[in-house]
Amino acid sequence: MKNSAFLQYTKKYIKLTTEEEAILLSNIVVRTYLKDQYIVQQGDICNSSNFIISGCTKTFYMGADGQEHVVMFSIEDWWTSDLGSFIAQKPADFNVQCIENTTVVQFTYENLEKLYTQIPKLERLFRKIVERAFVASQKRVIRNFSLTAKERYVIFKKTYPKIDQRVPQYMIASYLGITKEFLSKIKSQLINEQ
Amino acid sequence: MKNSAFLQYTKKYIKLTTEEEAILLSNIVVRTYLKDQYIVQQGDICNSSNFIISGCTKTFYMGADGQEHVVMFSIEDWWTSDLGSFIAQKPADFNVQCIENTTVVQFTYENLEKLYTQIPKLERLFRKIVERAFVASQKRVIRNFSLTAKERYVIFKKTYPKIDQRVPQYMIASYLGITKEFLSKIKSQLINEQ
DNA sequence: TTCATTTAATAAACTACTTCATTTTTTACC
DNA sequence: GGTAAAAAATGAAGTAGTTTATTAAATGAA
Repeated sequence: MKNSAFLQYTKKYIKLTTEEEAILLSNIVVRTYLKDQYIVQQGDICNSSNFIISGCTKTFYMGADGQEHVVMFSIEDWWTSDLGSFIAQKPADFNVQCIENTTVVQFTYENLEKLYTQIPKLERLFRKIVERAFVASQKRVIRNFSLTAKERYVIFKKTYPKIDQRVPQYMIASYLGITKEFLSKIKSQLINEQ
Repeated sequence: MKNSAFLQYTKKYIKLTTEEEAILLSNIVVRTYLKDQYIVQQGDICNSSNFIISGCTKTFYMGADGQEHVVMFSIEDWWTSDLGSFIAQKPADFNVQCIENTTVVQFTYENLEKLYTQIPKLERLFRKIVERAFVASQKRVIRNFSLTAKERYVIFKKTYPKIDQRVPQYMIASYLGITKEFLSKIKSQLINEQ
């Protein structure tokens, strides 16, 4: 069952009765996107919150200058969406694009609102998930200010070794907030230091 | 009643019965800190989530190099805490210090956990609050990457005019991720452009 | 009002990172 | 397995932002 990874994940935060679990499952959809397909497109209203079963996505913002700025990567057991667009039902600032074929458990806005009233425990689940995401984002702001690009890359590699291996280097450069050329230079420096 | 600003704030997100309101009020404390006092100190376990009634705080991280990095400012109707420390009850990464005499409505960790079970609606309140905070933080990451320091300062001034007026310039420079000297240069550029 | 302390302004020398142009390596597909 | 296309490496010249040092202005306490 493709759902099982998701149910197991929820159990880390809340306990559901068999009945609640059934309601939950009847309000989600498992969907597979192909590599390069978009789950969310800048300008559209983001209608889904997505839990990744398998695959990998990048969330990025297309700047006025035509440059892609990667906000985050998401892999198995992570969430992806444009939360700002989703909660306010306003046009999305970000794109979410699949870097690999990607299977997700999908909540629509309507279903999730309905679920919050039917299973109030879900409020807790999502509160905790977003709390963690916020803490991670705040720490990233600090890292970007207080560390050099090289230090940030070393931390990135250590923290997300799986992503470092799966994602093209130019996207990692964008995530780190530097050019692909400079990341290339950093890598050669790191090799020479060994 | 000093609480009233807080109760009014909650009404934007959830409706409470008179009874629930009473329970809520009996589990919070109104406390005043003097200018320069700390609400949270790096290394301590952060035991409070604070809603600001009046005053102004800065949240900052003291880098290994001894440099202060301002993560955020908080004024009336905003929240402040080290959320990562608070939710995990681990030592804080950040300091929260008052820039002015500051009065807060304070939730301790224990009281808030208790309140979540007594008034499940509060899960929704805090879910929504954190959702917004996360969205704001993510947008900040993007702004830091895709805009120049000058553009960031102009946006800051427009978005938070009250803070720009109340907070010393060197702290704003730190918030923007630049040196105070460079912010000074930016300001004189902006003046000359008029 | 005065003096001490903090904050802001200015300017020259420096560096982390960018831009642009070219070459090499890897990936993908008929 | 060969070839086109995408990704990565390399290097030289340029720039946004830093560092260091000095001066000026604002704040605050006695």
